[in-house]
Amino acid sequence: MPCREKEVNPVPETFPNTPETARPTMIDVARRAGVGLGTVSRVVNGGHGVRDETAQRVRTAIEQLGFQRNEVARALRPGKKSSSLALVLGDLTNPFFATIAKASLEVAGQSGFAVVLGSVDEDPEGEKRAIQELVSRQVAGLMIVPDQGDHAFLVGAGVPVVFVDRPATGIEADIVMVDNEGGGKLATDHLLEQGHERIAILLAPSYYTTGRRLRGYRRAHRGAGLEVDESLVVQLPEGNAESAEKATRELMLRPDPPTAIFASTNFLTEGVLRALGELGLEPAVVGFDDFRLADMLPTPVTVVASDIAELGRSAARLLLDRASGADRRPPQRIVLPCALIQRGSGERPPSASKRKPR
Amino acid sequence: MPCREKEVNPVPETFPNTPETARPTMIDVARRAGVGLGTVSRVVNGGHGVRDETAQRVRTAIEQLGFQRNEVARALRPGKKSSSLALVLGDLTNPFFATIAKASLEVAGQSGFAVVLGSVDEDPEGEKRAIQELVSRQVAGLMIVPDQGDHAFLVGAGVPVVFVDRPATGIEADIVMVDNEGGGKLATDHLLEQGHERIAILLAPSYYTTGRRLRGYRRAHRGAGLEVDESLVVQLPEGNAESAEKATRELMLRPDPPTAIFASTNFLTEGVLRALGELGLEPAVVGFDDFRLADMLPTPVTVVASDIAELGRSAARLLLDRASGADRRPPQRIVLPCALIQRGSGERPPSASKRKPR
DNA sequence: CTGTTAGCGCCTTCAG
DNA sequence: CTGAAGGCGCTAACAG
Repeated sequence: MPCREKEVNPVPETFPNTPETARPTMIDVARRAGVGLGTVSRVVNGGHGVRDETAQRVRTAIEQLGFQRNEVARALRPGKKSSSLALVLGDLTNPFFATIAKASLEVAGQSGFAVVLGSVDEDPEGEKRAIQELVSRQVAGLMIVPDQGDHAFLVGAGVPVVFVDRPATGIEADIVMVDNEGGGKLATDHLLEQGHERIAILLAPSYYTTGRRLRGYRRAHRGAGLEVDESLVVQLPEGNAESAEKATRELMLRPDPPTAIFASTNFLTEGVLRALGELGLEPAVVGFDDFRLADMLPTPVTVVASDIAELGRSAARLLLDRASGADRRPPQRIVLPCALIQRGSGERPPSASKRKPR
Repeated sequence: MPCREKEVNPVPETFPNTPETARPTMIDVARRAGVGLGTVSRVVNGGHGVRDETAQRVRTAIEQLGFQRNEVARALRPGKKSSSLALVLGDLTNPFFATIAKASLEVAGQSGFAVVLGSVDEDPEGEKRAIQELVSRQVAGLMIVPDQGDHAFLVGAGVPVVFVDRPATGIEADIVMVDNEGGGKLATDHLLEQGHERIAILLAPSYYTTGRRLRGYRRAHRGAGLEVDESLVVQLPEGNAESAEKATRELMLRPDPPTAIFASTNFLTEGVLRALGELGLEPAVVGFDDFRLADMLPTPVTVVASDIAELGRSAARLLLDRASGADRRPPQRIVLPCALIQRGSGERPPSASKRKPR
């Protein structure tokens, strides 16, 4: 075999897309460096207790071979966990979830953890399947934005779990969420302060979060000594913008329309605004959760917002501590505060809900 | 040891968050079913060549123990790959990327593949690190939305790679992208047809994609027999909305402002609109890539759009075929078409770019 | 300090 | 049809 002079960066002759290239193992490195397997392992993991000269030889061999530790084999070793977390959520297309994903990804990455994603757009059954899939991959922990449905099957899964944004039934675990009730109250109080007395609230179906927001809504009314007109509490059949749009249209065309609307979700807010735009009506509107471009709409949208990224960060941090065994406290409950962001739509007086002046 | 009568669903007594629960292995199942290890394996994988009665016993044992195949150990078996793909992208918070992630997740999931996410908000060096992290996790394939920087280090990684949205240098691999040049031409042609002759184009720094869009812009001008005023070709220092906002302000306050603006990226479009809103000016605007709420802004935004989800789906499909060895063709290049979505902002005549009538 | 060995959980031969 | 044995890549425990 002819020998090239420079082999600093040995490029394999195989085509990259035909992955027949076997990655070098520690044994290859050991052979090349003329040392034992254990020595290589020691060098790779910190290199304590290895003579400098030997370590150097090993490092050179590693370099030359382009060796990389096989994390999979590593995760198989007795007792130890893998270095990946799982994140299970509904719809990455929803900026709310995407923000959580990004934030948790960052935190996990800083600790050398990868994040495996589970998509669950479907039934709660699909969520269970996805979670078990992930568990079978030996992830070190689970972050779950739970759908409704029982999560008791996670008990005894042998993996720490942190629920995000809403709690789950059937299992006691850490939970990181926002102060939904407080936020609901904040939004409603704000509208009440503007003099509104007929405030509609739009709710996505059976979400835990919207339920709490409704509680805040009711509490605000009680605090103001006002009775809630139950016909203004609108339970939507679906949690999307279309559903909210339709409901808003019906709501505003009633003989006794509300003078303000509290949309309990970012997508719902969108639907509400779309309907109002078409109708040419301008009741006050407050949304729950901030969203991109909220400040650029014809009437900038007032919202109750919280630090969603912090939701993801906290979840990841908590989970990492659980996984490492550093945190053995009983299940924690982290609640992030909400703040009102006034932009205009929520500051309209009751009198503005008439037909829009053209 | 006392024996309980019903042990159908044995709930471990350990606290869920202290994962000392050892998951049962195939050996446990074998013992419990009173069969050999091989038999269990056969049952778990299809169950061919096992007597019905035996298989039933095994299945019962699996049920009772809550056994789940260990995917990690499985990935370690000789020759075989893991059942996860990696997705490396910049910012999940950008709906564009989130859409890709979601779509590829769905396709991968349908084939029983998980997706490991790599976050790369940082330098190209960070991207390399992230990718190697993922490779060390033995993923069966990589989907990468590459940042600039050489990707030659992937040659010989022994893993099939599909680039998404833009190609990378240093390695020949599959690539799935949109017709950037065609889209750029489409947008520009449209503006030219409205009679615009001074069309500015805003470009994010050194992205491959925006470069191609610029080519389309130039080609459109050439086709119309017009010379491009190079002072209207604005290379932004950063690819965010703020940068575009600032540039737009400067652009429109020049003595010879453009009558139309082509924003070559969704975030840039946002910045442009924000600046125009503040200035109270209304030149024509066309954006590249559709975005949520584009139709609800004061002037609904005309965009050149493509099927982003399909981008993600195609990438995942292609990668799965490569990983399984089903696809051994030379590197493919899938290009998705763009379409113009007229909403108003792109149909303003040149004369409209005067000061906004209040 | 360094080399050797035993397994982690699974799948794939190879006997029986 | 079924049980037993070998090995994937790595680490931890144990010699030398």
